[in-house]
Order: sequence, then C-alpha cells, then structure tokens
Amino acid sequence: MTDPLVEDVEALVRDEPAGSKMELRLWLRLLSCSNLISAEIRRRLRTEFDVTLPRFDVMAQLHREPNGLRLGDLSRRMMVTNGNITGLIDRLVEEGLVIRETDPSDRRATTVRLTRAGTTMFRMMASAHEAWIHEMFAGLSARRVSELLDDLDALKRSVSRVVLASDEK
Amino acid sequence: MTDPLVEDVEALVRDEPAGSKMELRLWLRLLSCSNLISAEIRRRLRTEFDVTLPRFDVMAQLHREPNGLRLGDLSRRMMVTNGNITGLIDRLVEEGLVIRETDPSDRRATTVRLTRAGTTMFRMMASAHEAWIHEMFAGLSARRVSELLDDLDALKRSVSRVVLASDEK
DNA sequence: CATATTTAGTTCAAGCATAAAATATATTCA
DNA sequence: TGAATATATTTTATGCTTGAACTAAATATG
Repeated sequence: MTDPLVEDVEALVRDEPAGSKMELRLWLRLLSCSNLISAEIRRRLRTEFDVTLPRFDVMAQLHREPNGLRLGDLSRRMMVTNGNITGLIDRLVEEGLVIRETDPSDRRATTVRLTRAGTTMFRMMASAHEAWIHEMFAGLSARRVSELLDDLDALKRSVSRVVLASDEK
Repeated sequence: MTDPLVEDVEALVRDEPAGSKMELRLWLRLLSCSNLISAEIRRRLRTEFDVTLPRFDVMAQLHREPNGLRLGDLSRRMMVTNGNITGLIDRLVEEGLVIRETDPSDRRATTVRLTRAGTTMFRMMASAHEAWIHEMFAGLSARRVSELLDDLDALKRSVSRVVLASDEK
C-alpha cells in the first residue's frame, strides 16, 4: 500500500523545480526593482533635502496624525522595533522637526508629532517624492499599473498567510 | 459648510499629474511585499542557519564562480560599496566560509572564493531558501507569476532609464 | 493590599550600508 | 624616466536596524 503522504511529498518534489525556479526568478526581480527604486529615492532625498528615507517615513506617518502618535503605534505602523524608533525620533527632535510630549494620564507613554517646521518640510518632500515616483513609473501603461496592483495584492496575501503561520510558533 | 477633510484631499489631488496616486500606491505595495518577504527570509536564515541575508548573498555570488571573484567584481554584482564588501568578507573569512587570495600579477587585487565548508553550507541554505520562496508564493497562480515577471521587467526598464539618466549628471 | 504580569520605552552590542578620504599599486604619456 | 592619472581595496565617520536586556509605570489577581 502506498502511503498518501509519501505520494504528496513526491508530487511536491517532482513539480517543485519547474515552478520553484520561476518563483525564485520572480523574487529576485521583485527585490531588484524594490532596491533600485528605493536607492534612487534615498539618493534624491539626501541630495535635495538632506534627509534619510527612514526619517521621511516617520514624518509621513506623523503627517497623517496631526494630534500625534504614541511611539509604540509608530513602530507598529512602520513595522520596525521600538529601539529603532527611539533613535529616529531622537534625531528628528534634534533637528526641530518633531516634538515629544509625555502623556500625563499614562506616564510610561510618549506622544510625538510634527512641529510646524516639520510639517512644512514634509509637504515639500512629499510633493517631490510623488513626482519622482511618477517619473520612474512613466514607462508603465495604466493597464500594467492596475495589473501589478492586483497581482502584488495577491502576493501579499500569499506571503502573509505563511508569515502569520510561522509567527504563531 | 465645507468639510475640512475634503478640502485636504482636494488640495492633495490638485495639480497632481494623472495616475500619480495609483503609482504611489503601487510603489508602497511593492515595497511592502519586498520587505515582508525579505524579513521572513532573514528570520529563517538566522534561526535555521545562523547566517545573515547579506552573507548568504555573497556566498550565492561566489558559488557561481568556483575560481573566485575580485572584490571589485563582487561589489559591482551586488550593487553595494567596496567598503561594505570588505567588512562582509572579513566576517565570512573569520567563520572559515570564504578565503582571500592575493593576485601575484596585480598586488592591488584580492580574489575571494568559497571554502569547501562554505560550499557545503551554501548548498544546504540555497535548497531551503528555494523551498521557502515556493512556500510563500504558493498562493499565486502560474498565470500571475508570469504576469508579474513580465510587468516587473517593464518596471525595471522604466526605472533604469530614469536612474541612468540622473546618474549621468 | 501585595505581588505578579503586562505594557511603554530606552539602552546596548552587533552587524549592515553608505560616502568620503586614505593607501597602495599599476598605467599612461609627455 | 617621471609625473599625473587610474584602479583596487581599506579605513573612517555616521546612520539604520535588530534582538535582548533593562527600567519604569500600569494593571491584574490572589
């Protein structure tokens, strides 16, 4: 009697190389697109605004919350560690772009928000940033853009399923 | 009475090139897929092989060149700076996975290649890595995979044109 | 109430990554 | 030949990022 589990494994192994190789190619291509674009954005943020991408990202989050955000919420939204946020905020405060405010009702918590200077600065950067993306994506037809939006959404769901599953352990 | 939120949205949209918002969404989605996948790969490389992604990438390059690579070639292929490679190779040499060899015909140059231990180690990791990608991409139909390969190729060409142009300056 | 646990944030050590300056060797050409 | 230039790599300073250990405050529970 054949063990169905063994059959499954054999089926997996047999079919794996073909599809697996394409998926590997896809992953490498996705990664190289992502790296290419983000390197260019980093370069332009640095030369034109003397700011780093992580600081820009923090400011983008804060710009959407005029009343400020808890440090913990910020690190969850940006999917980075608390310690990372501490350092980023330290530097943004030094530059006068962000202020820290201690919550009197919960003395463990700190809320941060953009200063007026930070808001002005972010608006300039955001507008340039959007134009850069538009420039870099100009070679894609509207059809490709919506196709990519759709396919990447499917990819994100596929990956999330796996990541959440291995997170549970 | 005008809703202030609606005013904000209108302000944002005003004067923006058509399609710019979709492209921004696409960029953020692409970035989040890329980050999600690479974070999971980093996590698994660390917990299962006690290795970092940059070291894995170096080993992957060297595995394709049994006769070794110049440090400069390595940094060009990986699109990172020379200084970065120096440090990565230092650590890989310390671990016995890579060896440095000075070229006697050009005493400026250093060639590096995998040791036997490095080759064995890489083969194990590469096979696991391929399976992980297969697992994460399992939710995508073959049609989506080939569509993505095609669309991302178009994106890469579009971005490259811009990056090369601004590089010339 | 007192103790245990959870939550919020910071600190620390290690590694990755960059740009710019430095070092050493090789090549060009006046 | 010898000075200028180019090439190969390392060093340095700075910043991002993580995971783990830590402090302090709030909350839960016996």
